[in-house]
Amino acid sequence: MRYYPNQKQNSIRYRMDTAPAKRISTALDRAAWIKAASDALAEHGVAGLRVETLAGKLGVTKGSFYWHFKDRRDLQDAVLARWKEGRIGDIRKQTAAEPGKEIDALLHTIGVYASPRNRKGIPIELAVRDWARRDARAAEVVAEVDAERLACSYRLFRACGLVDAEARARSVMLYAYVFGVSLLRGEQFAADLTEFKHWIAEYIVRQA
Amino acid sequence: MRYYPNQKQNSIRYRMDTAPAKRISTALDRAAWIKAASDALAEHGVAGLRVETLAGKLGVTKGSFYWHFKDRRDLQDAVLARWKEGRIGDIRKQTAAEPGKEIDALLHTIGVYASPRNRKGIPIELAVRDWARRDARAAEVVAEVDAERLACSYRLFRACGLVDAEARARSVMLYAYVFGVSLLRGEQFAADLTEFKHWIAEYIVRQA
DNA sequence: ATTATTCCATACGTTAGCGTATGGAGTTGT
DNA sequence: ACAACTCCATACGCTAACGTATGGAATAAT
Repeated sequence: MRYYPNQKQNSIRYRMDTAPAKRISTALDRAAWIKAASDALAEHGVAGLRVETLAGKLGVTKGSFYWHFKDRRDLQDAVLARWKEGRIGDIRKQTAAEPGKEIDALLHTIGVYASPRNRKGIPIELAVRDWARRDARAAEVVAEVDAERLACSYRLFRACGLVDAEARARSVMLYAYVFGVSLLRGEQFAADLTEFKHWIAEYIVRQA
Repeated sequence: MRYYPNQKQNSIRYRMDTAPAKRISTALDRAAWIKAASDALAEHGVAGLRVETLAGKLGVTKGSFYWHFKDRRDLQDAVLARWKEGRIGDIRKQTAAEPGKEIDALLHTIGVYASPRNRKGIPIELAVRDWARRDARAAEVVAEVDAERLACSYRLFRACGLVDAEARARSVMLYAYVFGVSLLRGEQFAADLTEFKHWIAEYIVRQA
């Protein structure tokens, strides 16, 4: 008679008032696996979400994984959920513009994806979108994130005085450009590409 | 003493004047494998380039594959070469505009990637670019194709009277949009997305 | 102290896939 | 007719990876 709970891991495993420090510092939890998986996703794409590979990177074996997760799909869904929450949280922050500063917020939104601070954001963004082309749940998550992003930039464009159709079109163009530019590999063009980015951002956002 | 030529398949295997019809119709050649691989690449990404899977789809076994190709990498390189030649050929055709019709050529270029005729073009485009993020040779091919594309659209923009910097920036924006929009999955936005496409195309191409 | 629980290691069985070795049927050259 | 060649089938060894079963050490509960 052994126990394979394998779920309910979200509930508290250690009493708050007890605080067994050592156990917490050494033992892995779902969050650690999910973070490692997210990194692997960014680096190697969806093919990098391998149980035993991740286990090796975390210094443990499969035994740990199958304690925290039902199966590989369980991890994948968790990675998607984490990504979705993170993105939607970021969107809300970025587009929380005070009245009159909507253009700055839009420019900042474009700039965020070009900044080196987001060096891990773009790879995982591309990996998830490639994943979404063959996985229904990934596609659903991407759709929700895109809907939120487009809705937020739409609001900003409307606040700038654009009519409905143009605000929608510019929102699509904004995000299409942001992710599309990270797909290009034109060497001599890309060399001085940063030189254009500001110009393009202004071009997308500026008033007609 | 057996023969494993494994190469020189590009030379003529059957005398032209002999024409053994049956043999030609049944036997596979490199081109058939490369085409099947390209389809698999478009549908399942780089992970779809599996020797035995392709063999099954072609109704043969691995034995055929390893007769025509040295190894899997050989096939991958051939797929990349085929894709590169096809793309560069298309670019040259699309951008061969008669003087005064450069804007139409640019609009047509944008339209090509949105047309349902290109229903297989975009998936393979995205698959190759995702591939290029982890494979040096794929990255090189994409870089060459992008360089050609950007150079051609740059020429058209210059012919429209734009100065160097703006012609470069618009070229980047054009292709970033074209490929980026196929990455988005905003449902309610995408529903009437076709409505915007013409507007956006005009917006990217129109004179300042 | 004993028991229960948590977390992970180890060992299996299984499958998909790569590359090799070799045989063999059909075709072509002489 | 015979040999040579083309193209593919079959069988093999090997690796990576999934998921399961079970043992076991460390910790917590009683």
